[in-house]
Amino acid sequence: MKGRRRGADLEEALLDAAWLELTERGYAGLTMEAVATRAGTSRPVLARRWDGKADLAIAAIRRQIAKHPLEVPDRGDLRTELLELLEHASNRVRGIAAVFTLFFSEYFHETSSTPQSLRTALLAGNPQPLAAILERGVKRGEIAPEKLVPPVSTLLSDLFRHHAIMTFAPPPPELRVAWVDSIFLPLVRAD
Amino acid sequence: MKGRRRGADLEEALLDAAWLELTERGYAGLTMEAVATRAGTSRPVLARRWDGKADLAIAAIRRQIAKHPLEVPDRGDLRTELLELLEHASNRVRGIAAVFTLFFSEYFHETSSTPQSLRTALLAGNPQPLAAILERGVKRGEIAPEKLVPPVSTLLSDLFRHHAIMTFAPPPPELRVAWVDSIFLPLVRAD
DNA sequence: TCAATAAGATGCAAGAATGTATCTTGACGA
DNA sequence: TCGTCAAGATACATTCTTGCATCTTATTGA
Repeated sequence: MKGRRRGADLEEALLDAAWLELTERGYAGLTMEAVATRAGTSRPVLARRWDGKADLAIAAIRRQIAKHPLEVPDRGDLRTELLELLEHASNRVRGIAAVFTLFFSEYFHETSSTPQSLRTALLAGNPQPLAAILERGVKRGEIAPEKLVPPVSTLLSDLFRHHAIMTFAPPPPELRVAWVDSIFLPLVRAD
Repeated sequence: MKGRRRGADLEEALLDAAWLELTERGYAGLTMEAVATRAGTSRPVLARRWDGKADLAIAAIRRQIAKHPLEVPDRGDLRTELLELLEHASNRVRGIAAVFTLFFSEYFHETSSTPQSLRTALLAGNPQPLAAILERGVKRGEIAPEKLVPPVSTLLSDLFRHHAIMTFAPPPPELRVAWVDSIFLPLVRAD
């Protein structure tokens, strides 16, 4: 027997269990009961820490973000880095879809916030991989800064997110290449 | 008194009530009880027609699509037509957001389909306004057909949908113009 | 070693929503 | 006009989840 877990140990185990439930069942199918069972404990333990489903789910998402930061080192080439970012992000699609099951739950009808604002809140304080890559691209002279206007600068992540939302599946490599070569780079390339 | 409704009359009233509930409460907050009350009737009347929440919600969405088709006539100019389409679509954002509350409900964990496939199924048989506009653009020589590859041809509707999903609000006119002038047209323009 | 604290088990009542059965009443068609 | 069928009202059992209270037990730190 591994004994009884306490404090941070237990909390992490609970959040991981919640994350798994969230990805497998979605927010609508998430129950305190199932999380407790999965973590090998019981509901009162959860109730002592979080206020309800929403609170628990948000905490679980926060932990995932902190646990698996998405970073792309300097590769010396904008295109390479963009494709690498998209490839890494593709492994997260199931998680992204799960997060949106929260975004589109009754939670928003109660708080009257938007997925956008919750996303911003969740990502606050975390590194912004795409922004870092674009910045390097500008420094290298690969990107014309004046072409990097708001709807363009978020274009790739928006397209990726949209694809994840609509298909629940990672974008195939050809599609990722098309986003970069046929859409994004032609729009920002310094020429 | 307006008397007792029957058949198609009643069915339409029920579907309209369901649509209103869906837009106001979201799919998670949709109850047969509330729909029945709103339509001035009782649950058994609903139960005789639809199998459950999902069935009812899909029928209600179908009716809305059929009731308010989105069409843009030939204006002789690609840019004008695109902006007109985006403007009209902007009035539908609340409805689109409501539809996604269904897309991200437990419904998909049960049917294991995707928002994409349900969207396709819902739109089947209905006019595709963007496709029609692009076709005219090609005919007029405003668009280079070889540039209209898959991720580009759906770019505008994807961006619009993504914005609707993330903000629950219509895109401001400047943003719509930026999508068209700074992103889409430069990518497809025949030059 | 021992007391304090929190983990973990269990039970119960409450609330929400659904499915279904039954019954009355109104509307339409032969 | 009258019979049929569906609309509409009502009630009941069921299911699912939660919140709360209680009790036991393991772990930690003084």
